[in-house]
Amino acid sequence: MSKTTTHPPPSMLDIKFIRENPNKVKKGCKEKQVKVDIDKLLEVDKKRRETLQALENMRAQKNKASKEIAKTKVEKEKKKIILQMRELDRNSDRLTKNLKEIERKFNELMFQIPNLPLEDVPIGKDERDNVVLREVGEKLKFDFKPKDYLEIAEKLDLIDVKRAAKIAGTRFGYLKKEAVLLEFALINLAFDNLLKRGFIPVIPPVMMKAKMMKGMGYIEQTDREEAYYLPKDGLFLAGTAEQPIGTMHAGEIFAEEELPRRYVGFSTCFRREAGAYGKDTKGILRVHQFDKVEMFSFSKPEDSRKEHQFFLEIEENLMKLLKIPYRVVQICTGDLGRPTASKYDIEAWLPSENRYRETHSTSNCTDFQARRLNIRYRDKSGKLNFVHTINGTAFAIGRTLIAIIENYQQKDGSILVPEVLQKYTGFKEIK
RNA sequence: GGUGGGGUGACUGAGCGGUUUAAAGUGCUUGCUUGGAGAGCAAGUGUACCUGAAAGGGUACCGUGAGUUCGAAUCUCACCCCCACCGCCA
Repeated sequence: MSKTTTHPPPSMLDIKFIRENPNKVKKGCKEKQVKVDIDKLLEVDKKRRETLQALENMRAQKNKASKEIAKTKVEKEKKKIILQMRELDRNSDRLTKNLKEIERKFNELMFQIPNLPLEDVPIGKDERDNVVLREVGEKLKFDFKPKDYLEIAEKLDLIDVKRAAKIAGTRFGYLKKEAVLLEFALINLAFDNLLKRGFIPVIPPVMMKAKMMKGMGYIEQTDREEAYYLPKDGLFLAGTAEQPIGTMHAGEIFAEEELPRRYVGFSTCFRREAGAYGKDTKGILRVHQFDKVEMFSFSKPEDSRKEHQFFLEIEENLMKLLKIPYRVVQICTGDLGRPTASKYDIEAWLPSENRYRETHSTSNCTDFQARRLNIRYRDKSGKLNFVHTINGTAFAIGRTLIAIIENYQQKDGSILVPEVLQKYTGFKEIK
């Protein structure tokens, strides 16, 4: 019986791959609008290997001599060898210092390399080049002018941003009354749906160490300003459950049979929205704090594309259950974040704005996060490989509430509850 | 906030300056045995990097970093992390 071992695809983030395919890597970086000096990296890599070689030869000599010294009984002989070793030492000290510096440079350059886009990702500069894959669901025809969610919600006392501003400042909100119950209903719907599919439920910590945050690829460059930081404790507030769930297995090794390992997590999310001054300042569309049900999966490299599609399918399914019209957008190369190799957004239809707004997002980060966090699995032949990580929104509560309120509003200012949520809320309309 | 204890391989755990190539046990793999299973017996069993067509060879790795030394898991210093107990607390 011959074992069929499927080999994982080569990682584009591996120095060996970069060495052998510099042009592919350069192309990927360019498409992603990230400037990295690959030639410099290869040059440093060459130097690094040469120095390493020289140093290792020297150390081999030293180790040999060390054994001689231990064995030699005659004092005189010992002294002689020790003296020779001292000489050798001076050279090795110098080499060690060189190597340290070279490796520092090497790591620095390696760290700058973003995850490269998968081959089917549309090439583009920024969000204007994202590709709409499909529009799903029928946009309701209102026989009145649809109001925006905030107007409706404030009238029904479901959302209070004015008092929130008094308490916490701008970009906060109180959810009240039926809105709260709707949140719980959404959480229940998401968990019921995902538990049936074998996801493991989890409520993670929302604070995390800098090291972990870095491992997820989230506190470099512009992203650094995005997270809340508690200097007294050296902790970051999570911007999404993706962070504390993805880091949960840092340094661990999965057995092949354990993959894919799928989690569904609920957490409050904290975002400084530092780069969004003046953008979406009204209401609760863009706030510093919101709740979210998030999916996360650790998969085998060869399965991550499939897993990513699976996540997208789930997200679409949830939107279909709520009967909210949406469209699926494939994010282009230039609009992908550093850790991301491929990403889709789902945008819900908002009648009052007469346009789609993002409610979901799902990303395949391939082995980018796994490498930084050292998350691996042992395959059937006993070899260790990095896993791939995939994340996706089940429900970002605030934005989903907005979509529900807008799409289910009635002429008299009341809101119908989506049928699928009624068994959780116990009421069918809000007025 | 206070006081202790500790970080060694997949895991438990010994070692505290030179046959450590990290003991022993557990687990795992293979073989023998068996009608089958178990037990028993035997052998094997880390990771990363460099080099090589391959077989192989080499180096590093005992929380992290620096230092002492011809030689460090073992000694010194700094840092990080974990645990237990006390106090406070939903």
